[in-house]
Amino acid sequence: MTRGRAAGPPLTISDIHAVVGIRLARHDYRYTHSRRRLVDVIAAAGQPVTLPDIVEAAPELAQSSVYRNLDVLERSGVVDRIASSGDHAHFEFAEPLLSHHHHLICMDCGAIEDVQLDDDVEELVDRSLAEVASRAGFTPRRHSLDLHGSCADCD
Amino acid sequence: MTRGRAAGPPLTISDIHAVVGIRLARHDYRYTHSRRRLVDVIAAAGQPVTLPDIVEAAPELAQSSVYRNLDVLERSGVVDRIASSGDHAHFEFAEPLLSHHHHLICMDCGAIEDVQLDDDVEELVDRSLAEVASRAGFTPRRHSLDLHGSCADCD
DNA sequence: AAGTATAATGAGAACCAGTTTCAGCAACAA
DNA sequence: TTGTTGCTGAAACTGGTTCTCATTATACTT
Repeated sequence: MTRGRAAGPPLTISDIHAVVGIRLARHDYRYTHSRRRLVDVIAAAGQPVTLPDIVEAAPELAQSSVYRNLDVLERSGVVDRIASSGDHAHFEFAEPLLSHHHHLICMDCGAIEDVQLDDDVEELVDRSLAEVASRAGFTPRRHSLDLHGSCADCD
Repeated sequence: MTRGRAAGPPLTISDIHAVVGIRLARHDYRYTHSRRRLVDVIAAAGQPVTLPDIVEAAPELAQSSVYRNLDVLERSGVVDRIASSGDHAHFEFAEPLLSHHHHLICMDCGAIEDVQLDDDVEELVDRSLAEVASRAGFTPRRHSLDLHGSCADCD
């Protein structure tokens, strides 16, 4: 389990397209127009998005294609699906397109916001989890640390 | 966000029924036969369970009633619903029926195992999250810290 | 540039976990 | 017991997500 890319200037949309293109190619997927459009929408949002968010921002994208391409992007390590108890799944860029972070999940409206923790906290958590995992014969891939509660709007 | 009940002798099934009865009463719910049966099944499992797990262990329980009663138990603070990327939601006792813990989630077979971290890690995480939350105007209720990877069986 | 193979698209149908309905039943109070 | 209210269960429904398949785009070959 590695830390996300170091904090620094955010990636430009061109950087993102370059990285996505490489990752798709590595999995023998093509970087088509509609996949580029989808990546544009996710990048523009800057926060985890749901399917309705995406088709609202880009109505020319067919719902079935969006779902299929989110799946392709997930398999290629470009996006992560955030498990939520809400109605719609949320999607955002995976590391290292986005630096390592966690989520504030509103239990009332379902909104999800990204937050970052100090590096020393992350390191301690990683070490603790690695220890517990090895004791259980579990091979760790990534951790998720989410805070559930009420967002500023719903409180 | 408080630490779960202190580590110690596990609660007996009678203890559990007593606590559940009180919590249901507090919310004007009755502790019926089928709710007791459901609690028995969750207690016997000792791990987070899905709806198929429950009806397999207790086929006399109707699926609709199980879902309805899991909802009642969740509203009463007796069980937590664990959001997973898998097909079925997982349910387990909430704190303090179960001491504070986290999850090893297998990305291959969907199994979920409970693990505990050292208290100093928990405290640091709580403090970090509280700080980040207050900065965002977010009111925290609980945190979830899960490790995603491959379990011993799938690896 | 034309031809060919293969992958991607989109509209709609299908799927299925979870929820709702509603008529009958169980739990508690007087 | 009688009445009131909540609970149950079988089946129908809902809606987010996935699948189907005929058509179209992409990339490779000659």
